[in-house]
Amino acid sequence: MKLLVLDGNSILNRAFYGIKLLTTKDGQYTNAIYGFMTTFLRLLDESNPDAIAVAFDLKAPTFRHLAYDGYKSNRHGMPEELASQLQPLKDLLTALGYRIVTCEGFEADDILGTLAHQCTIGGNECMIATGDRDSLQLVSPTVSVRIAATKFGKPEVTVYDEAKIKEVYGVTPHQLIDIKAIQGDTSDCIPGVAGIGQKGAADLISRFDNLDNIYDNIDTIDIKPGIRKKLIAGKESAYMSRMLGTIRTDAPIDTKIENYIPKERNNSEAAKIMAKLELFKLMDRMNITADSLSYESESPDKDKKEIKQLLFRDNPDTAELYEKLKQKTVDFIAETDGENINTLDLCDGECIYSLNSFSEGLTEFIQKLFTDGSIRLRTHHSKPIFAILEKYDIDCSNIIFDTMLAAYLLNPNAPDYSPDRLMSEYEVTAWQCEKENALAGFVPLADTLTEEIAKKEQSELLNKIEIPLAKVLASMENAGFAVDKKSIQEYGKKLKENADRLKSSIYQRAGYEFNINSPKQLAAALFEKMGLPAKKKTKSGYSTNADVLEELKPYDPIIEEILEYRTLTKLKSTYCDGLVKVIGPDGRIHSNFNQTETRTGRISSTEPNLQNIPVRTELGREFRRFFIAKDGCMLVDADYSQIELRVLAHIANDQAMTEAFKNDLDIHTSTAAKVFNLPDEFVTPELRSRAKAVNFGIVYGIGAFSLSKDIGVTRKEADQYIKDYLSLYAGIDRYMKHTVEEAKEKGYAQTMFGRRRYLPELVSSNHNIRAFGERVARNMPIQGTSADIIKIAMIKVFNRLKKENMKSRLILQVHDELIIEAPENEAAQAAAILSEEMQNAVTLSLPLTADAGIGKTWYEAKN
DNA sequence: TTAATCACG
DNA sequence: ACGTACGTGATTAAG
Repeated sequence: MKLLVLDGNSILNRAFYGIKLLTTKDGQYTNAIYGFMTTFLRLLDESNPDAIAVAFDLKAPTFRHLAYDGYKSNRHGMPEELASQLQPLKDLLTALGYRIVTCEGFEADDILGTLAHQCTIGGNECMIATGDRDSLQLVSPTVSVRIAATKFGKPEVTVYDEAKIKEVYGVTPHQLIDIKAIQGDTSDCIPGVAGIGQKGAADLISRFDNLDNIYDNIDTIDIKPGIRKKLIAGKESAYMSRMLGTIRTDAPIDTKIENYIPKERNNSEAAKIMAKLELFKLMDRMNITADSLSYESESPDKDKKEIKQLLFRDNPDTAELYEKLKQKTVDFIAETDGENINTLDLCDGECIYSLNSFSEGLTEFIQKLFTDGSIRLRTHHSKPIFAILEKYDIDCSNIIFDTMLAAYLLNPNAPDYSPDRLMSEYEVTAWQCEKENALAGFVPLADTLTEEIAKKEQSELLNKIEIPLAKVLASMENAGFAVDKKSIQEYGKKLKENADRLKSSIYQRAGYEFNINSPKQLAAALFEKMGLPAKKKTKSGYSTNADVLEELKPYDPIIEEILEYRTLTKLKSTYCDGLVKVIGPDGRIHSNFNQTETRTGRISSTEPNLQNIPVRTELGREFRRFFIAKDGCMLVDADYSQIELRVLAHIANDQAMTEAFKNDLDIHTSTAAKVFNLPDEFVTPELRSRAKAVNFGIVYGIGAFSLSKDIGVTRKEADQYIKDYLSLYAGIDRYMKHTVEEAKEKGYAQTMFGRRRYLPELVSSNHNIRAFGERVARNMPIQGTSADIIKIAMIKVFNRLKKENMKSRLILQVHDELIIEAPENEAAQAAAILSEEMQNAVTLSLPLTADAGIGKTWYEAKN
């Protein structure tokens, strides 16, 4: 007999994350069930079992998910969207005649192990199907493991027998346990041996066979002293880990294989459940009919997208190819190294053409391909292509679609935008091709995303903003920002000297030496040794952040020194050392501008981050003196004044605030005057600063508690400020309510230009998560619209400089600020263009202002 | 790898 | 009753 055992939780989990969220009309999520069933059908088809068991964990799913900090880091805990699919799936499986197995105190893994063990004893064959690799240790001559994944939107199954494991891991199934005992596994809370990871563990086991052999001969085997030390220290943990990592085979469950032979399926019950889940496609496939049930059927033509046959031509004649591609939509994937295009695969919808660096006439071909306006090019991640083409002096303007940017617009919450993941999210099936090639998958993906973008009315956003912006960002990355390396290093030296002085003084006051950079050791010194009052706690102890220390200042002069020490070391390590490390051979810093990172539509900057260069304190601001224009050039800098509040006034259609901006008033003073009912000239700096905090708070979605903390008044007072504010700015009050309602209704918040952010948080049953969603719903349209506007400005500035044949180059964006490096004789003109294009990027019900400054350094150029 | 801290808009 | 402002990235310590 052949028994198939499924790890229900694991496969369901894989399916959930492999397929985009689907819901029925009633809001029941179904994507994981759908994915599970397609995988299941695939397994039945492929393995043809006599008996079937579906194992599930018994422990209650946790709901610690979707938290603000958990969105990107997913894993662990079961999201509500998944948990709600568990019971319907079990009901469905039961109705279909399959047996669900659970066991108190044992995980699904152990059930797999137990049944596999019993099969072996009873002379039966066992096939295990699961999504994770832990079960591979169970493989034996009679037990095989099928790893199920969802790829290309379709289930994919890889069979592991002993030979396959040897091939992939180089060890026996049983040795996998010992590797894990050393390596550990954080997701399963298995500690392993501290300091030895995957590589080290695999190496040890492949050389010394097993854990016992290593420890029995620990003094004599040939290993590095460091590794030996770690092994000895972690011996107990290793053995405990082995125990934890060994799948049990003694779960008290029904082990009689015959009892798992499927019962006859209850057709009407299955039909009822599946119809309720709106899984009509599956019902078709399984020949389940729902005669007596009424439902609206899905449009049938949507299911069967045509799978085309593509031809393949390696290294075709480039001149002929160019002629063939004219007037066509051409998809391409280029492999680049940052300097050159090494391979270039193209597809015209009929045939894939593959070129490489040895193809004759490649340079001419590239030149023509990327400048021919009759050709519509589509690719994934166009920025690096634009960057290389610019280096070749090719002004490319016929890339009309980018799957990465499209997918980002469709959902900026996605964990990544790899073509593979996108194909699975959008359930795209690759076309057939004579030779395997990534384009076979890319082409239908691009078609699907084009449709989706059109459906969501984001074509304009993609065509007019994101794709042209990719070219601007590529150019900015190419240009880089010149810096004065020597001065940075000198400044670093001074910072170090001062920090060292402070360090000795801090040690003296504390009475002993410790690592001031360690929050833990610092807390010990301040709160335990010195007995200062601890205020706030973090997960792992007392907080020592700047807010806390600020309050402790009166107790001891050491506090001030610590704060200063922190400032100095931060400047030194992050900015002096950090920046010097990334200065290119050309003496310039080429930051990376990421266009698909933020959930609001902003761009981000990395390696290094040039968007957080100090400015708020004088000491830090000095740093901007090292960001310079190259010889013969000047820097031109302009930033929007209060763009977020202006955008808010516009989209909220708030009369009072619009009026204030139209009159070019100082918005914080004006707000203070209104809230405190004073004439403008009676507004003290203190009152202005409070009003400023309220203005900021409004943009962020505000709470009285946080506001009171921020400006140091009581909660009650803060609450009153907010009330007064909202009654003065009635439009904003309306907006705050309306925008949340709309987001709840639609499921997403959006900007003026149709950029979306989906907010599943809004329907969470957890109050805090919901409240977070509501704040985001209020903030995202403001921050996002501002981001859209400066993106438009960047494109306009870029094109204008080109049109006027100027040598000036856009080199940096810092959210509301743009910087141009301009030859001295162009500086004034560049400044005029910059501020003009920024101000006229869009037309709102009030003016946007952006004043430009000119200087030799960033410090001097910034107003 | 994660948590804490702090730099920016 | 509960927790407490939006969006990022880099560095350091420590598990």
